[in-house]
Amino acid sequence: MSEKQPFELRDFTPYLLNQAAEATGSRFQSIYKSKYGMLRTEWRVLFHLGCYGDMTAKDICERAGLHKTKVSRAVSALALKRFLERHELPQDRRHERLTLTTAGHRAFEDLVGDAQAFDAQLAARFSHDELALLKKMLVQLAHP
Amino acid sequence: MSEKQPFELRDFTPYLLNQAAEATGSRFQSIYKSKYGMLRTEWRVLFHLGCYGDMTAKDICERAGLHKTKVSRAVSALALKRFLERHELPQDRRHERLTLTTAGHRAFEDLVGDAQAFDAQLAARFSHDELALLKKMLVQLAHP
DNA sequence: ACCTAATAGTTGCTTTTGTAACTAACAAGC
DNA sequence: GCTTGTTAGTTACAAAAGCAACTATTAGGT
Repeated sequence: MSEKQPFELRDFTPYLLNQAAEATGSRFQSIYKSKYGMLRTEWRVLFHLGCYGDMTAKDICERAGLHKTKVSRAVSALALKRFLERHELPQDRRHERLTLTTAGHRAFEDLVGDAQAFDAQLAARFSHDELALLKKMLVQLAHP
Repeated sequence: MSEKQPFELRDFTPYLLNQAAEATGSRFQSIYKSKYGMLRTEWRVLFHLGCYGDMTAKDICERAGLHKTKVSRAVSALALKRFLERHELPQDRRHERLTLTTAGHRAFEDLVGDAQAFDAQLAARFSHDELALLKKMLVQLAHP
């Protein structure tokens, strides 16, 4: 008869990924949360606009793999904080171009500094090659 | 004057970790959700008890890094499904030992099979050495 | 014995997320 | 022009997570 393989939870890839993502994510979240009262999705929207320039909510959904309601609410929250403005496109008034305000850019630039410092701190734990491989593998795992 | 470093969101470790964890986690979640209507925390509690034997809710909190309210509700849900039983310890009636029922064990064994298949599918994308390094790094990153 | 502190776990309330239905704007066929 | 279908984004309601206050029980000091 077939003997069952023992299962070790601490060796299960999705579990390890979740633990690592949760630990680093929540640690970094405390920075932008305390500074700007931002939620994780708000941070992502801010960084998408800051890194890649103006785009629509739909674009952010696709790039970040977020649901449109989540983005919609994050955009509203950021607009309330006066970090971005919405401009209906004349050629198709269903779309709206999202643009960071000056204050939004300032917040972005400030948080870029924090992000780089945070990432450097994580990177310091590993060699350059190890880190490159980790990132390559994470990108791979993010795909279905 | 100092020029700002460009920042690439797709190269930010916590972001990559989150994307990878989210993708694999939600794909795996659909298995135990459809089979047993379990939430992620319930799955974790079930697997902690299945893998490591009886323990208290507190033990699970510490091992899994979960808040006690989350565990408390997951335990209640699993008890409702008759997957576990609670037994007050006579020597200290504040603690309760959590034990899987026969049905709980069956569900666990069933899901262990799914977990192993799922993990094998993920592992197939990489070499043995790569995977070992990934896991080592994830464990590292899970620590503060 | 009695008072205070600590601990395991639960409950209530608020915030956040998820899902589905909705609105408004456009497009294509007839 | 008028249906029918599609798309961007919002809203409403339900599920889940987070946080703080609570109960019950034990431990320790006096």
